[in-house]
Amino acid sequence: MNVRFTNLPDMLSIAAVERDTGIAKDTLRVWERRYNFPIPLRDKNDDRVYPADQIEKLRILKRLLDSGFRPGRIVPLPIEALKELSAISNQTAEVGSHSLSMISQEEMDRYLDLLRSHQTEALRLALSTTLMKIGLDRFVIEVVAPLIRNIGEYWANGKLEIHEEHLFTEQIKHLLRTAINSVPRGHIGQNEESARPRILLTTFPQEPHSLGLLMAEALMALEGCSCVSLGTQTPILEIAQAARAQKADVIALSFSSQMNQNQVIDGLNELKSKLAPGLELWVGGDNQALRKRAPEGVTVMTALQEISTNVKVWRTKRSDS
Amino acid sequence: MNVRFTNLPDMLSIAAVERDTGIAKDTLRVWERRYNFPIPLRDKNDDRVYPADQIEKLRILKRLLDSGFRPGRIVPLPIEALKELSAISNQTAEVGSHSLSMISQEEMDRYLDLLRSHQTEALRLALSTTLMKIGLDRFVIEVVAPLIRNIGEYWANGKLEIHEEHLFTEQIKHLLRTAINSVPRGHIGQNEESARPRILLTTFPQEPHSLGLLMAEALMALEGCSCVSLGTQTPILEIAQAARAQKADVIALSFSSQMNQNQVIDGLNELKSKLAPGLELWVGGDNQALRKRAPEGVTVMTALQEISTNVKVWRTKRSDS
DNA sequence: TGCAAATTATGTCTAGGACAGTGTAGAATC
DNA sequence: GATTCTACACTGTCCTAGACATAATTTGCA
Repeated sequence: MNVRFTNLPDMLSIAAVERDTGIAKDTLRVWERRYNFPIPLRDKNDDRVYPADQIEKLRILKRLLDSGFRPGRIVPLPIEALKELSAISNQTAEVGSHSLSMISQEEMDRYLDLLRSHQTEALRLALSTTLMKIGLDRFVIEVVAPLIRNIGEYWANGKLEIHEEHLFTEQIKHLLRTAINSVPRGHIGQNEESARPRILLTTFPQEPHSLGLLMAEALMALEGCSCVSLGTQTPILEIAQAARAQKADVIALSFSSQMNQNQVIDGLNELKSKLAPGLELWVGGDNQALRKRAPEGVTVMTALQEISTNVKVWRTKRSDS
Repeated sequence: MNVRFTNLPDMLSIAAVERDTGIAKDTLRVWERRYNFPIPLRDKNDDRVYPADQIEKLRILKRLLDSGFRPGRIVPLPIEALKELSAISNQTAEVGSHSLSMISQEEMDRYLDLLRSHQTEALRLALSTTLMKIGLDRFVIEVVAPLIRNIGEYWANGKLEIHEEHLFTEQIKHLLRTAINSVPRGHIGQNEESARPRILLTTFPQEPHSLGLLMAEALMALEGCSCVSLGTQTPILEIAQAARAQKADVIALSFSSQMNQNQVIDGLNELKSKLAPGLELWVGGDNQALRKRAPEGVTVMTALQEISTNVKVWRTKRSDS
């Protein structure tokens, strides 16, 4: 019950650093022991107090760890080297997905300029126009996904503030929700069967990001699936129960890169063990754990395009049996 | 990097208990030392493993603590006594707000029956009809707020599952968002000034609940305010920056009862110290910290009705000077 | 009865140790 | 040269046990 608010500008307690960076208190202490970073100051109670520059470095470190680096290699590096690494690793990620037609750099910059100058209405209009022009599926895959991927890098380079990212995400979410809503529901005027698979969407308790879920829902709705979203952060036991109650054919989960990789794997194993056989588990998102060591019996989708394929595969399987 | 998933049904590690109950690991250990509860089993590594019945008791305890009880008094009680307490404390809370016209018990049960029988579409239709009949402001104050308050109690009595609560919340959020969207924006066709105050809505990083925010936004939009929502979980420093960038007159924050009360107070102090004078801070929600020891310079609203009043007060102040 | 002072209750920090799993690099084999 | 095996290093999270600031409650006094 200490007042952990330190009064000095941009000096944070260990609890505040955990909340702002997502690095656990235990981890912060053990890094200090092992890598000599961070080295916080101490307040009058001998409690750790982290200055702004160390917090900045911690934030960049977290981003790099999320994208697959290991602490021992990067924690000792100076902050400039980390920023460079951040830029490089993002570029290479870019190349891999450049095979298909994608939003151009100029278009991307146009949106980001509107965002930076806080022309919220204009931004929404611009995005909405593009959506109408190219359709919901291409909008999700070719515009939203790359934009979101790049926003992190813009932030790391100081070109964008976190609150601007929040605002942007809100606009996109709003657009997607409206769009999803206007997709005609498969089962109206048709038989129940044609709206299968029935898909339950949600995230694990530590995953607050709903955008990935919305993107998936949009593409699934377009495929004529019957989607039920529980929103984010559903306890694992409840996901299993909900699937039963909703008579779902598929559970779809989204994992951002920020979520703890062990928790992803442990959670998936736990959930899988509680599901009836035949109930499929589809997972997607940036999280590295999905690429490295996803449990068996879980369908991993590394790109949004695979959603459409997997829905078709499911239907084929179903009609065969 | 242990596999903390225990394989035994309904046996959880300390990390899993923290995630599912919201009680910190440190607190769980110190309760064990001081109150002899919980007394987890140990696995082969001598790590704590919590059985299902203790987890259930912990969940009920958390609910009671959130509503103002103190650990020393209730942690040693048997689980039946806690359930009783839970029911009693909810009833008394009920009475206080019964002064104004409110949703009837029958109506409430009708919605909850639809929810329990998973007639999602029918539920949405019923809620939507009520919204249209009584208007957005009364819908928020007289229907949504009491429903949400009661849902917790239904869950505690085993009448409702958490996943049903999730589904319900999603429906309500959807309705509110649609409704807010159809409220004409104040500043279109009028001068900028008439759409003041310009209100920035968000929550602290540990607060994932967006429903309170949406209810507030609905009422504010109806008052003709110009609302900008950053969604949930914005870092405190970013809230201050966003307020500057958006030229906000007011920052509105929502705090659910589940959020740690110390973090509420510390966070408000921290935020307040970073704001320009003249920028108002409005806070609302169930959280007990707001009732007990809210910092000065922060406008606390204990009921949704006060939003309308406070907007009017703000406008009077503004036109006087 | 009202208020100030003393006491108790409570959460969160401290330190340093341990260990299970994962990743990696060099040796051995195909 | 490529692939599998093995041993070692890396890393996060758990452990115990003690301390202390602040909130809440009780006691003492006018």
